Amino acid sequence: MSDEIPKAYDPTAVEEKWFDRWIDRHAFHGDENSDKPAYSIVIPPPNVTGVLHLGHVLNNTIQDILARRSRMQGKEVLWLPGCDHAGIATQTKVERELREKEQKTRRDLGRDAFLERVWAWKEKHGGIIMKQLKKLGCSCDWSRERFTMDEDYSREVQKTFVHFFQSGAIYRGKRMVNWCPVSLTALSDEEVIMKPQNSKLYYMQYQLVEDENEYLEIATTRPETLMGDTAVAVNPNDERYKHLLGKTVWRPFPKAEIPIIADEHIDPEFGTGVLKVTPAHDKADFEIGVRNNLEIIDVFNPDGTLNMHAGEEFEGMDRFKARKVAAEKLDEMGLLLREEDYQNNVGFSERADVPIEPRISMQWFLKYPQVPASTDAVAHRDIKFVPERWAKTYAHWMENIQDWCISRQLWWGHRIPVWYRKEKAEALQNAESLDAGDAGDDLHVSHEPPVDPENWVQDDDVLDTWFSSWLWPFATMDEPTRKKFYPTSDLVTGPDIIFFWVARMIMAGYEFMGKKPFGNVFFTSIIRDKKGRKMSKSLGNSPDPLDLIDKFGADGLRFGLMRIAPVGSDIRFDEQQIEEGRNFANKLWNACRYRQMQGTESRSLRRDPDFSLPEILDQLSIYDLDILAKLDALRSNLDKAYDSYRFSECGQLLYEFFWSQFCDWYLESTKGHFREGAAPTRRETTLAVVDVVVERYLQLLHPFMPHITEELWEKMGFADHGELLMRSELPANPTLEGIDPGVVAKASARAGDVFETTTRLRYLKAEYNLAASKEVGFVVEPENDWISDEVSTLQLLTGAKDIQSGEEFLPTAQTPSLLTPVGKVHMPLEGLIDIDAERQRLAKEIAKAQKELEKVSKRLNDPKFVENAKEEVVAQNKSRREEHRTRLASLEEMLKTLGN
RNA sequence: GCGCGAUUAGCUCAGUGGUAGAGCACAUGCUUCACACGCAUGGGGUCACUGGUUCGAACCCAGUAUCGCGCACCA
Repeated sequence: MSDEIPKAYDPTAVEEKWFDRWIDRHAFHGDENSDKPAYSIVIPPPNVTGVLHLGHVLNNTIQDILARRSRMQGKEVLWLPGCDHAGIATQTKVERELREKEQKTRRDLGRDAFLERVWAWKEKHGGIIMKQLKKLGCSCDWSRERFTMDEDYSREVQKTFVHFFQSGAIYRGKRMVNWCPVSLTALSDEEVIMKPQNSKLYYMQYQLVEDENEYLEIATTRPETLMGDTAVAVNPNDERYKHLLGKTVWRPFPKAEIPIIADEHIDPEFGTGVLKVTPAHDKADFEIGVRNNLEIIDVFNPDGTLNMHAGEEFEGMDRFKARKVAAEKLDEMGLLLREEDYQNNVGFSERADVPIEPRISMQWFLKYPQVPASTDAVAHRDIKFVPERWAKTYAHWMENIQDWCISRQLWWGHRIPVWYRKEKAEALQNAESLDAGDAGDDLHVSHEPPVDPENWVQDDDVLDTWFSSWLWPFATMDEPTRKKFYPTSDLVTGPDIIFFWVARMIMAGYEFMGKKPFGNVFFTSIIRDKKGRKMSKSLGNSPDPLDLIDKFGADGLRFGLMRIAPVGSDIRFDEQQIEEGRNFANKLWNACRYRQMQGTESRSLRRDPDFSLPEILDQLSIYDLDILAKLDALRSNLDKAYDSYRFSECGQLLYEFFWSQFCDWYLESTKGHFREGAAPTRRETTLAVVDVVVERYLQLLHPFMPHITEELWEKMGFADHGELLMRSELPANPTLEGIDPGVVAKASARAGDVFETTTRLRYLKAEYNLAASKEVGFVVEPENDWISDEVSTLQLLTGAKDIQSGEEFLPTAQTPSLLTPVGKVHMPLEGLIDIDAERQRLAKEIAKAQKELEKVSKRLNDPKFVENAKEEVVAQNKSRREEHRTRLASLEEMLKTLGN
C-alpha cells in the first residue's frame, strides 16, 4: 500500500516535487472571501535584483513558520510577496555595467534610454530572489506578487506625494543635506553610517589682519575646505580670545579677510578652541553661518572634486587629494604648525561606501505625519514589538525626528509628480522655497500628468525608495483584500530598518488607513559568522544559502538555522548546525521507515471511529501513555513558545521530543512488540500509538520542515483523499482527552522509573566494558509488584541476556550491584571482577551521595529555611534527604558485601 | 558622552530565587535486523568580577571589566 522508503533521505527531489504540488493545488492562496479568521503578513520586499543571503533565509523561514502554523490552526492566511525597486542600489548596478561594458554614463544615454536599460536589467535579474525563496519552501501567495514600481503602486506613491503637498507637509527648500559624491544624490540621515576613521588633525595658523605679527592657531581635519571659510569662531566666554573678537584674519588662499566671531557652539577644550567656519561644507558651520549671517562659499562640485571657487590650482582636484595639497601648501607658506593622528567619526554613504559630503542643495522634504499616534501605538503596545526593547529605540527616534529628505537625484524611481510651466520653469526650480502656498497656475502637482505636456517641465528628481516602501502593507492590496487582511497580523524584519521602514509604515498606516499597519513586529537577530563578525561579501564569510540547500536540504537549513536563532541577540552561524538539521530530517525519515516496515495492515485509530484511545485504555502500556502524555505536553509547550515568538525553543522542543523521547525511548522500549512471538494485540496497539504520535507530530513539525513532513504524511498514508498536510487542521484537543490524568501520571512515573533503571544498568555495563549485547544477566530485587511486568522491556533496553527476579539471590564478592528506582540490581559476572575498581566505583558514589545529603541536611537544619521557604520546597528537600539516606545505606551495604 | 544588549562546559546556546542543563565537539565501546546523517556510556563549569538584598543568588539590586549594537557628536 505504501511505497518502499529509501534508507537515506534525499531532499532534492522531494522538496521540488512538493513545492510544485502546493502551487498546483493553490495551497498558498489567501482568499479574501473566506469566512475563516484572517492572518496576514506582508513580506519585507527584498531588492528586486538582490540575491538570497542568510538573513533572508532566517527572516522568511520565520514568516513561513507563522503562516503555515496559522493555516493549520484554521485561519485564512495571506502571505503577500514582492520586491522593492531599490532606487540607488539598482541604478548603481546598471550604471556600473554601462561603464564597464560600454564606457558610458547614464547621461550619455539620456533619461529615457537609461530607464529602458534599468527595466531590461530588472527583467533579466529581477525575481531571482523570489525563485530562491520558493526553493526555501516559502508559502507566499505567489499569485499576488507585487513590485513597488507596478503601475497602480506607482500611482499610490504619487497620490501620496500630492496628498502631503496639498496638506503642506511636503515642501521644497535649500538645505544642508547628506550628499553622496558617487551616487550624486542627496541621502536621508538614516542612509548615513558613521564610521571611526584614522585621520589627521592639522594645526595651522591664520594671520591677523590688524597685526601681522599675531596669529590665530586653528585645528582642523579638513584643510581642503578652508577655501570656503568665511569666518573663524571662538567661544564667547573664552578669555584667551576675547580681545580678538571683532577683528579679522587672513584666509591664506584664496586670500581674503574673514571675521573672528563668537559662537556658543565652540568647545574651548577642543584643539585650540578656534574653529574655522565653512558654512557650505559642515552642518554645524552652516548653522553658525546662519546665526551670524555669513557668506556661503561652496568650493566643491557634486562629485566631490573642487571647483573654481577653490582657486585655479585646486579646480577639478579630488577632495582627498586636495586635503594633502592644501596641507602642503599651508606648510610651504609656513602656516602649518603640526599634524596629529586623530580618530574621528565620518559619515559614509550606506550604498556607495564613501564619505558623504554635507552640501547645500534644493531638496524636497516631508514633515512626518501621525507622529503622536505612531509613538503612542508602540508605547501602549497597540503595536507590540518583540523583543520589547526595540520599542525604546523607536521611541527615541520618534522624539528626535527631523524632516525627511525625500528627493533623490536619481532616475530609477518614482518621479516627483510636480510640473513647472515651461516659461516659469527656471524661476520656479530655483525658488528658495516652494510649498502648497505657491501652488498656482504655473505649478501642476498631480498623479496625472498635465494634459498639455509640451507646455510643462517635470521636476527632475525621484522619490526616496522608502517613500514607496512605507505604503507596502496596504498599497499592495486591493479594496476587498484590505477589508479581509488589513491590518496585517505580524511583521517580521530586522531591527536595522526600524527607522527606514517600520516607523514610517506605522505613520503611513495611520495617515491613509486610519489604522495601524500590523499588530506585532518581530525583530530577527543579525547573523554573524563563527568569529562574531557580520556577514559580508567583502569578508567572504557569508555562505550561499543555495549551497547549503544543496548540501543539507531546505528543511535542514530551515530547521538548523531556527534552532540556533535566539530571540533578541545575534546568531553565530555555524554550518555544523545546519548539518544537524539535515541529520534530524534523516532521523525522522528513518523512524517513519521503521514504522512502515512493521506493515500497514493494523487498523489505525484515526480511521476507525470506534477505536478511540479511552476505549482501549486497558490495552495501553505505561510507555504508550507516557509518550502520548509527552506528545500532549509538547503541543502545549509549543503553543507557549510560539506565543512569545521563541522559535529556537520550538525547534528545541520538536527535536528533543522526537529524537530522545520518541525514538530513543518509546520506539526502543516497544521493539519487542514487533518481534516474533509477540502478542498480536500488543503489536496492533503499539502501531496505533505510533501512528497517532507520528501523525500529530508531522503536523507540529510541518511549519519548520514543510517538505519532508508533507512527503511522509503521504507516504505514511495520513493523506485521506489526498488531503495536504499543510492544509490539514491541527486538532485542538489533547490525544489523551477523556483519560484520567491520575492514571496517566502513574504510568508516566513508572515508565520514568524503567528508563532511569535502564540508564543505570547501561552505566554499570559500560563501567565493566560489557558493551557487546546480551552477554550479561541482571538480578533484580524488585521493590514493587508492577515491576515484573516490565522486566522484559528492561531486558530489551539494556541488551541483557536475561533478567531474573532475585529475592533469594545472594550477591558474592564478585557481584557489582546498583541501586535503581525499581530496586537493587546485581550483575553477576562469570569469573573474577576487579574488586578494587568496584570498591572505587562505590566509594565514588558514596562520596557523592554524602555530599548531597550534607547539603540537604544543612538546609533542613536551618530553622530560618523551614520557616521561610515554601512548603513544597521544604517537602521536596525532606524527601530528597530520605532518598539520599536510603541510598547511602544501600551503597555502604554493597561496599561491605564486597568484603576485603 | 548617552542608551540598549551580552558575558553559563572547548563551541553554539537554554536556564526568572530552592540538586547547574541541551546539542555539537571530545573520549571509550558498539557490523543490536529504522537510521554511522546512527546507538550506548563517560569526562568536562568559581555561571566575567566586586559588593549588597535574602534562610538561600547563575537568576534580584548596585558597581567594575570586556565585547557588541544604536544615538549624538569636538572642527
